[in-house]
Amino acid sequence: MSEEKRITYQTIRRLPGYYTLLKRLEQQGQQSVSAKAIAALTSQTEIQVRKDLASVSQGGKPRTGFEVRELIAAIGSVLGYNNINDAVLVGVGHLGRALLCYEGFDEYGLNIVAGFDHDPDLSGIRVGGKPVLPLEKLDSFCRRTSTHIGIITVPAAHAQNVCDRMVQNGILAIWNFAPVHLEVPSDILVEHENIATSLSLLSQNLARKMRGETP
Amino acid sequence: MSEEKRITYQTIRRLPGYYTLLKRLEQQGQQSVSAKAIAALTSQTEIQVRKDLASVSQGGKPRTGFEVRELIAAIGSVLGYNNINDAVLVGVGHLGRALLCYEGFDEYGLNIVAGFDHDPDLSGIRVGGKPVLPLEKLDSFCRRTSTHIGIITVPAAHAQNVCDRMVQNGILAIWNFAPVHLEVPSDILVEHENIATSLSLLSQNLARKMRGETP
DNA sequence: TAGATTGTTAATCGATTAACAATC
DNA sequence: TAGATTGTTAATCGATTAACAATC
Repeated sequence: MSEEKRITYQTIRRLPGYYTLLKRLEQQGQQSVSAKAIAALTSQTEIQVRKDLASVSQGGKPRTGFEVRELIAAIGSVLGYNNINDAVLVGVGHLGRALLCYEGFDEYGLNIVAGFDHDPDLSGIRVGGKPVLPLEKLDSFCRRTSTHIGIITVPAAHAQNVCDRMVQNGILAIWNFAPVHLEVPSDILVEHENIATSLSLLSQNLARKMRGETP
Repeated sequence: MSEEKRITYQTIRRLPGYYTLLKRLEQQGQQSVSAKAIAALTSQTEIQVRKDLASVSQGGKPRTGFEVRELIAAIGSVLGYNNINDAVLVGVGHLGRALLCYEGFDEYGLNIVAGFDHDPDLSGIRVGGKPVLPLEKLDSFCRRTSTHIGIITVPAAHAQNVCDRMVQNGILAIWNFAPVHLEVPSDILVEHENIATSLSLLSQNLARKMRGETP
């Protein structure tokens, strides 16, 4: 029934932004919204928004626009927010703690089930309601539970090692916060969250601005 | 003397990755490196790397490749890592703390000078060696010191308010971690760090993989 | 010299923008 | 009906890939 539309990489990058906005509009009781309005609220062009929505939605209605709830469901379905995925996190430092405590992940279909750290002082405690286990238990834990996502928040020097162990024990997708490139088999997904990248874009643009150049 | 080469947005996004790698190679005592080697260590194509490096470097030498130190200096200069920028951070929750404690920012030219929070229990304490001040002092602090970068780690509901105050007090570039779109004057830079975006890319790809589709 | 590697120019690919027809 | 809005097809733009000449 529903056509298999090809959704481009760039569109997928923008969808979470629309999703966040639509959720807010829904809460405010708004029932429908036009591409023009979404564009204004996300600083994009109207045409861009229309094209993006066309690739996920069942369609809007001339004059009234798109149904907010339908859009939320459609984007959520494309982005996989509906089927919750379990994840393990390795490296319970500051960043690891922040992620363990973050409450918004369920909304995006992510459920961190446990944290791991090689510091024995940490094992046994709970952070954000999640148990922290010794690193030795990572392997058996991954195998026993059907966990497919691994989050790496260890220092750069240990990241590849942790990554290898995850892959050996059935992890299929890795969210890497360590500032290092990971080598993985070609069928394993890696999403590198590089805090330095966006910072670089910012400071590079700022420097250019200070010099009085045009963007 | 040095030609003003136009560096594309996509190239700038990849430069931090090369930079991290080159720093490691430098530490290991390596003096020169070929585009081919960099490509292998960052999972990119050789041509891509060559093109990227061509837009920042003084040039490499056939047979030997590029000088590691020269590349580091060139990329650092383009990305603005050399001139340190002061920044203020608002919202000393888990994520705010993690950023205040992160030691690697100097390397990227960022220096967080203080954190701000509206919780009176936090004011006066130090996090990561940085003072935490009451939110009321944000305005005067920004004016007094010549701070141009603002980091927002408050809940979504307060982000626009904090943003407005920053802009009013001379902040030129904003690094936003709150999951909300910020409205700013056109001359203010905003870099939106959306943790949900990369997570979405990951889970979307994972879901597709589970269904046995090709990427 | 021969060969590896750079750097540049041309070809392809993908994404954005523009134009316009369809529709409530 | 008139007008706002969607959706699609074509044109433009930018980035990647390929091909090949230049050089140490």
